[in-house]
Amino acid sequence: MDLQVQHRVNEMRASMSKLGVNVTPRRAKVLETLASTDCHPTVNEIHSEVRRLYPSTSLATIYNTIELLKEAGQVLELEFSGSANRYDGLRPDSHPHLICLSCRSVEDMDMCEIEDVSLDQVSHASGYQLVRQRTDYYGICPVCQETDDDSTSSVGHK
Amino acid sequence: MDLQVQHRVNEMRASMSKLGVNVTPRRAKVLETLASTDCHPTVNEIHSEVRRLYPSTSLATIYNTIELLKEAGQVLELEFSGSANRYDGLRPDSHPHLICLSCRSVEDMDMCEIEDVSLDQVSHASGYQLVRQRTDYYGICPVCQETDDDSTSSVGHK
DNA sequence: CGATGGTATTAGAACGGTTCTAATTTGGTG
DNA sequence: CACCAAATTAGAACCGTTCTAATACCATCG
Repeated sequence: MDLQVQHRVNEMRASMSKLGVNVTPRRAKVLETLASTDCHPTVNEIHSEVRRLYPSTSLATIYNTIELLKEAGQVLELEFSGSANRYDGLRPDSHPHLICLSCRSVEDMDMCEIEDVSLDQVSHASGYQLVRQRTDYYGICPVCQETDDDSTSSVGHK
Repeated sequence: MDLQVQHRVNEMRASMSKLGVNVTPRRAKVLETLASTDCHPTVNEIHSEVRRLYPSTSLATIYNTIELLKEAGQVLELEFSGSANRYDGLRPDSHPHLICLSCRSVEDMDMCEIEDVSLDQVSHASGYQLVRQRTDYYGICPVCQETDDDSTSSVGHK
């Protein structure tokens, strides 16, 4: 396992232990899966991955583990109403994403030249006690632009 | 009906007609409901409202009308994975919201002193062809802060 | 005035992701 | 080896949304 991944898994483990939660082998595999990808996997995708090692694992275990990770503040949940939620175990803090309307991919948006409005600013201006934010940008990713570059011409006509 | 509301309803009507869609009485009532509130109603809430006038109206009609409004670009859909989606018919363009984790209310965030990162900026920096964005701030609204002001003391202890 | 056809509407089934439940397994401890 | 608590499982339940097939509505035309 990659050292970076290993390190991140250890962080997650530590947080869970601090919560008094056992990190069983199945749970550990969930952590590892989350720490090994920046593709924001769904519960089903994590399930498939864990099953390669522990074929009898049920979906409930994945949901359960993710719930614990959320309590430990070690995973960011990206909810989607029309499709399955996605999870970011690499960066559990709020950060903006780019979402492709064509291939449904979800990507971190890390552009140093663009900085987000701070939570504190908005808290102060609105009177809310804010704990997190979510920003998504929806559009067509570079790959899909090449693939279906004719799609634009048909938009707007029935 | 309020003049503001009337005006907004007419805009919606016009957009739908342009799409070749009939604005039937039930549909009109959906538009009016959306134009009459800034509370971002759910489909169920709209349904209840329309039923006061047309008691036999089915849920499908509300979903159907909202679908048409979306096609016409006249309503903003705020998707929520854990609960019902909400709709903003007053301002169909992308704009940030404040969401209370306690009472689940959804409020427009209009603070002139805070300005959003522009879509163009992000499009350019990311290579995506962006069409909309969504920004939500999650926290406790001023009303709930007063109501359950003891909640903070219990957070973090099991 | 009655038939025709297209759109709107309805009730309820189907669907998909998530949560819940009850039973079973596991693993550590006395 | 018995016991207990936590972990896990399979599948049911849930809920918002979408789909489907049947029906109602309404303008138009013969």
